[in-house]
Amino acid sequence: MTIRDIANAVGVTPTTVSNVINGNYKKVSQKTIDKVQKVIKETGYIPNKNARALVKNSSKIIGVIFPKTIEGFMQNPFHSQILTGIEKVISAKEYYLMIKSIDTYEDMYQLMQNWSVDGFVILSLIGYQLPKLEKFKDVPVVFIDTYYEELKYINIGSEDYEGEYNAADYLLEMGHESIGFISYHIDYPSVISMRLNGFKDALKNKGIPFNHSNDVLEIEEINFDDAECSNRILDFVKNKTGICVSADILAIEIMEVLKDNGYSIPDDISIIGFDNVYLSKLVNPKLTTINQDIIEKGNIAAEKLINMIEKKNNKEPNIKIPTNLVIRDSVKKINQ
Amino acid sequence: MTIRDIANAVGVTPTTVSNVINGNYKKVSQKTIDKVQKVIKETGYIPNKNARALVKNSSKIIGVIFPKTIEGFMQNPFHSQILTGIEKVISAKEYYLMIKSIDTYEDMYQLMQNWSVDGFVILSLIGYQLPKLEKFKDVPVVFIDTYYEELKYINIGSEDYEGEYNAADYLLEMGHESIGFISYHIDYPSVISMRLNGFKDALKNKGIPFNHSNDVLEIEEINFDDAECSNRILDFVKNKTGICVSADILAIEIMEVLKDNGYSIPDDISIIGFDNVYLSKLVNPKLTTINQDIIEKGNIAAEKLINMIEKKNNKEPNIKIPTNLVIRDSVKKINQ
DNA sequence: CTGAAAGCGCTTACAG
DNA sequence: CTGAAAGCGCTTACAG
Repeated sequence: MTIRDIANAVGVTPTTVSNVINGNYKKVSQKTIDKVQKVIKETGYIPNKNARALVKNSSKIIGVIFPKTIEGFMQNPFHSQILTGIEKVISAKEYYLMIKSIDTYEDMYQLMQNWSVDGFVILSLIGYQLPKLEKFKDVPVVFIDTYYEELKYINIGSEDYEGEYNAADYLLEMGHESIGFISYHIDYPSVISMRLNGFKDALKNKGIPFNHSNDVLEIEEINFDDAECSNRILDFVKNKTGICVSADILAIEIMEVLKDNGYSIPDDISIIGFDNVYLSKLVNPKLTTINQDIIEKGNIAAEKLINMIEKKNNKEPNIKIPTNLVIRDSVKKINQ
Repeated sequence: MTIRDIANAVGVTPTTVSNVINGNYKKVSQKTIDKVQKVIKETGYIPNKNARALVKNSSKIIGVIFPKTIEGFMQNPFHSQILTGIEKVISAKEYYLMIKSIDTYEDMYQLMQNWSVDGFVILSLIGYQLPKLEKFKDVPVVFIDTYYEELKYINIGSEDYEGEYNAADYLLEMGHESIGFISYHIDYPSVISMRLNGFKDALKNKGIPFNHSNDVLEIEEINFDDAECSNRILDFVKNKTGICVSADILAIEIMEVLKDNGYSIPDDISIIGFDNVYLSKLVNPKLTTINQDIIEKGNIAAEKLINMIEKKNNKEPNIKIPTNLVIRDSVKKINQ
C-alpha cells in the first residue's frame, strides 16, 4: 500500500495526499482533507519512512552510542538508567531510537551516514578517542559524561569534582584521617579523573597529605575468584579507615570482597560510593553515596538534542547535574 | 557523496559500482573491482541505507519491543540483560537495532511498516494482548517469555514451571510446611502463572493443601513509604515460614520490607527468588534463587530470528532455557 | 486548491 | 564484463 493507492482511492494525486499527511492544510480544501484522512484510517496506511528519509535526508532516528564494555552493553546499571531517560523523551517526541555499542568512532560514522540519523547521544567516551570533530559538522551531537578540552559540542555531565570533594570531606568530618580512593582505570580527563581531583582537594584543604601510589587504587575488574585481585584490595585497605569509591557498582563489589575476608563494614572500614544507583540501598550495609539523578540526565540529553535538531540551534550550554550526599550505613564516625 | 560520484571518479556506471559493493564479483572484472574499491576506500563513501531499504524492501533493522513498565523501560535488570544478549548477536551479524517500548501493538505495526524492519523480538508481552497474528505474516517474529496457546511464532522461554516447582520443593525439603507465593500481578497464561503452577504442584505432590487466597499474594509495586503495602506483606507472611517469590527483584524488595520491620532472614522467614539476577548475590543475606541464563536467552532469540530472516525458515522450534537451583543464604533448614 | 514532473540514491532485470 | 533504463515510495518546487 503506497501513497498512490490512497490517491487513487480518493480520486486525487499523490501530491495532495502527501500534503494532508504532512499537515500542509493551507494547500488542501477541508473537504479533500477529510476524504483523504478517512481512507487512510480505513486502510491503515502507514507511509514508508525510508522513502521519506531518502528525499528529506533526515530520518527522525536518534542514534545512541555506548562504549563496548567488558561486562556487556547494558549490564552496567548506570547505562541502563541513562537509556531509560533517553528513551522516554525520544518516544514522547516521536523519534526513533537506534542503539549501537562501539569500539571506535568509525562504527559511528557508518550509522550516521547509513540511515541519515538526525542526531546522536554519545555516552561516556574518553576524550582522546574523539576523532577530528569536523566530520560531525552536519549532525547534532550531545555528549554525556565526556570531558574533552576541545569538545565543541554540548556535554551533559555531573558535579563530579564537587561530589567527590564532598564525599571525601564527609569521611574527613567523620574523623577519618587515612582515606583512599578506588576506581576503575583512570583516563585523563574523564569522569573518574575529575572525581579524583575532588578527592585530592578535599584532603588538601584539610591539610592531609596525598600520595598517589599509596592512596589511589585502580582496578580493571573485580574477579571474585581471583585471589590476587582480593589481595590488592586488602593490601590497599590495610592502613586506612575509609575509602571513597568512584562508582557504586564497584563500591558494592569491594564491600563483598572485604566482607568475605572478615571485614565488618563500617566497623572495620568505612566506604562511600558515587552515583546512588538503585542497588545501593538494597545492599548490606546500605551504601552511603553521592546521589545524581541519572534518569534525569538521560532526559536532558535527549531534550537538548531534539532542541538542536528542530531549532537548528548549536549553542546549547553545557549542563552539570547537581550531586548531593546521601547518608546511609556504610560510614562510621570515628572518635578522635 | 553518492554511488554516482564513485562511478564518475572511476569511470564506470553506478550499476558496476553497485555490483562491487554488493559482492557480485562474477559480474565485474578484477581490475574494475580493484579500482572501485580503491576509490571507495579513499573517499570513505558509505552507501545510503534508506535508498537501499526502499528498493529492497528490507532494512537489516531488527526491532526489539519492550512492554512499557511503571518503573521505566530499562530499569528492570531482567530486561537489560536480555537486551545485552540481543545486542551482542545483532551487532556481530551486522544488523541494526531499533528499540521501542510500547503500550499496544499498534505502535509496533508502525515501526514495522515504517522502516521495513526485517524482524522483531518481542519481550514479555501478555498473550491476550496479542492481536490477530495474520498481520505479521510477512515479518519474522521471535517472542521471549510469552505464553499464548494460539501462538504461531517461536517463543524463547524458560523452565518456569519446573524452576518454581524446584524452588517450592526445596523449601519443603528444608522442613518448611507453611509456605506462600508472592508475585506481581498474575496474568493467565504468563510466566508468572506458570511459575505459580509449579509452586502448586510441588505442594500437591507432598500432600500439602493449597488455598489461593491464603497462599498467594499479588503486589503491583513495592512502595517503601506506603504502610499499607508493608502491612499486606507482613500480614501475608505472619503464619508462614517460607516464601517463594516469582522474581529476584521483587524478592529483594520484600526482604527489605521484612528487615525494616524487624524480621531476620532466614531465621524468622526463608525466601527464595527466581532469575538469579546479578543483584541477588550482592544483597544481604545472599539470595537463594532459581538460575536462568538471561543473556543466553537474548543471544538465542537474536540468533533464531536472524536464521528465520536469512533462511526464510519459519519452523524453528520453541526453546526452553533450563533452570537450576542456586543455594545461598536466604533459606534456613527447619528442624521437624 | 490541485496536479504533472523531477528527483532523493540506490538495485535489478535486460540488452549488448 | 559493462551500461542504459526503470522503479522503489515518497516530497517539493512549479504551473495552472
